[in-house]
Amino acid sequence: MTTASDSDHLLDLLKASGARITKPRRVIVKILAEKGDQHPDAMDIFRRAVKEDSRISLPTVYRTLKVLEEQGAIQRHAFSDGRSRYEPADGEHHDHLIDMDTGDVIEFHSVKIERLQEEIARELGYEIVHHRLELYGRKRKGGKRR
Amino acid sequence: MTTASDSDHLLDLLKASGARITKPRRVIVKILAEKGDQHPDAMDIFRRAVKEDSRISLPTVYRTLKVLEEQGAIQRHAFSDGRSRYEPADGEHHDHLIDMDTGDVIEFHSVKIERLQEEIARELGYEIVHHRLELYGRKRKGGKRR
DNA sequence: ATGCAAATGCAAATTATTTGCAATAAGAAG
DNA sequence: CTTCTTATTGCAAATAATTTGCATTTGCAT
Repeated sequence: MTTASDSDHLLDLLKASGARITKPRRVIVKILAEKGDQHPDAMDIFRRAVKEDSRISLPTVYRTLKVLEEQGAIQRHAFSDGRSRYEPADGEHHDHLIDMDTGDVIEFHSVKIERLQEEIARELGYEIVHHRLELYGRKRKGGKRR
Repeated sequence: MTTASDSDHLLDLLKASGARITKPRRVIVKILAEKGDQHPDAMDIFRRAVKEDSRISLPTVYRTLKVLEEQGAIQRHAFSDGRSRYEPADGEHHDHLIDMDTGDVIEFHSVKIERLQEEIARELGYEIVHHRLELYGRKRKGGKRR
């Protein structure tokens, strides 16, 4: 229950928004649903998409990503490396730990931190709509190389 | 003890790194040290700089910002709006709460959250080098409109 | 005052992403 | 299954933010 179903779910969301299910979209959505190389950027997706259907264009990738994002089907992240990275929105929120050496992105979630955030915002007179927490670090002693 | 001294401090950091104190740098650093419109982006700085010395160029602004950042004299932030925003590094770290309606940036700092972050990273086998925490929210009930 | 490397300004190059537009294809209707 | 309408696509060109090549200028150690 990975590729097929996740992919279908994204397609359903697309369809629900009145969008047409085109071949390029099918390919892009399939790539997004794939496990493995998580958090790909537009170019990553484009490169993989071209392998499946050589006539897919970069603009279409961007346009599809935008539609999916508007539908809340995927999340766009702007880490401090310029381009945007995407990932299917699993519903449950999580934050990221970025490995500064390898670029790997590890997901985590902490209710405690979340609570503290709410508290801080409240003290400042605000209500949090969403947040972004990214930890940038390196593997600890004893195997840090590369 | 605002403009003058802060500006001088940034200049000192520059000088310490072996950089030359040029007129453009003096102007840019002065702008960065100014209180008021905090977190300006490169273009903001450029526009203000031109008023003081009409021959300053945008590339110089970018180059100076880069040097200052490498020296740890300023912090570059990439909020989810595309361009980078800068602010002098006060030494003490803080996070941001962005007002989604006005775009205002409020600074805060929580040792508790910081601790939890370290803890989480440690559990994942990492050591945090730096982090980014941004809360996006709106003013609470009773005056929230725009 | 002098000389040279560092820094500047300008124009052009990059990178990531978006847009105009004519051609194509999804999918509702018959 | 054919037809029709319109969303979607691909391509090229446009943007926006930031960077770079290079000849010229300028800080500053001597």
